[in-house]
Amino acid sequence: MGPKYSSSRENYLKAIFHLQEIHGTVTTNHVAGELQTRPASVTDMLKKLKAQKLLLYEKYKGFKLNTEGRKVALQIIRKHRLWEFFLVEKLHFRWDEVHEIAEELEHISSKKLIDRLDEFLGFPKTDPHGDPIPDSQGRWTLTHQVDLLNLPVNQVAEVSSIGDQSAEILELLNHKHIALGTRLEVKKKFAFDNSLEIKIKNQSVTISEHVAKNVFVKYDE
Amino acid sequence: MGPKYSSSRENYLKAIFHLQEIHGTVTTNHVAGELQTRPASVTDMLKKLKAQKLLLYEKYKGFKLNTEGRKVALQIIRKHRLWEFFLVEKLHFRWDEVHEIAEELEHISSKKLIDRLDEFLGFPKTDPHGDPIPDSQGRWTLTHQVDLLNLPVNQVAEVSSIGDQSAEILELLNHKHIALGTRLEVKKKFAFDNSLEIKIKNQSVTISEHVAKNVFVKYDE
DNA sequence: AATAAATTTTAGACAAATCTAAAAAATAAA
DNA sequence: TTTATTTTTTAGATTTGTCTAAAATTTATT
Repeated sequence: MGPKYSSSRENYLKAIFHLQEIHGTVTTNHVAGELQTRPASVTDMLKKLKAQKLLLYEKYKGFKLNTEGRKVALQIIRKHRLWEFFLVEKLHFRWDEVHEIAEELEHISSKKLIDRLDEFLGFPKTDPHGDPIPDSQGRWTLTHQVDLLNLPVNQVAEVSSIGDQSAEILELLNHKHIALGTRLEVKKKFAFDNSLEIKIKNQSVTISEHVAKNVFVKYDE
Repeated sequence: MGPKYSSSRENYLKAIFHLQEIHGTVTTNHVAGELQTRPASVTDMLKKLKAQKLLLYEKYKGFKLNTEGRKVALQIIRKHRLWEFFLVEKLHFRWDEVHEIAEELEHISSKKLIDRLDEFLGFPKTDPHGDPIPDSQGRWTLTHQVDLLNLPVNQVAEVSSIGDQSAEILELLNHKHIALGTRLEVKKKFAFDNSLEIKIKNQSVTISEHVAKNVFVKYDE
């Protein structure tokens, strides 16, 4: 087993990981904002994380996780997202109410527990918000989730959710054999009215801009 | 939502609850032994729990939980046992490896989570060790788990587990229509060879001491 | 009942994580 | 390029939970 880190340390690692994904390098104020704490507290923790060899940090110069820090952060993210999946799939929570609970569950330390949970859930690739779940080695498949208008031409993708849940759109999609999980591909985009020609099970179908905006798909890359 | 207590406070409440179930009143040394800590630390915590109105405590005089303290303790025990049940039933852990993990999980605060988990598990009455699980109001059915030799005469009970898992005993039990969940009642005990006459589905069956020792039953009271 | 032994509590210290207020450094503006 | 502003760090304090060593109290023993 690797060493254990306090919940607080884990929260810092996770926050720094997310911020460096977006901005490349991270600042004290960013972290303070993210964690609802004071810059001075962040500095205190940075020193501890550096002493533990999880962080590359020189004072006044910004900082980022090193390989080990990234590894630890990814395991916490894995736990967070697996628990979110569990809460939605098995305990029927809504996707918008699981974050807070997962913030607590992600600090449970047993690696065996999380690997068993992963198996129990069928090794899901993304959490209920569509974010990728790292595997037990910290790898993930980078999944893009976009609406049909933004799907690159000739990129095979899978329908992941429908924006508008009205009976009308569902009837239309049903008629065109588009459902959750359907694999499809955009073959042509018409600039005139933003309509699309898509290929589903070797058949060509035309979709209006209005419909395309409401069909979300995901694809790996 | 009731106020939240730290993991440490919750551990003290749980330990005191268990000790007062056994001994009626609780001492500083007992708690220190149970929690692997020092008597001085226990005294420190007793003052805090008293200040929070969870504990009846006069120094040098022993102590016990008040109504509120018992209520909180029972909710922690509920969480611990439900998580143990989950780990064994759903994640296929062995019953002897779940305690440590449940010690962490029991401190997750969401009441909604635990009530959903309870429902997901089918409102189990006992954990994998046979201990009763309090319901969301903190009530439990006091369930006794004993082997057949120790089941009081005329007490209806249900077969809960089999000690020896050999093919031989299973064949014998199968022949006599005794399986997990079977409801039965001891009608007579023979002192000569400790054999028993039991009633199953209105039929009389005789069981040797050797078999009776390996059949565990539970009953409410 | 007086003394010895065990238990419990107090006093004072420490580590982790946080805070406020002030100082130091970096960045932006004049 | 000085000066002003913002950001970051330090210094010192606070809270929670723990500890050791010594003092207070209770219980057991002679």
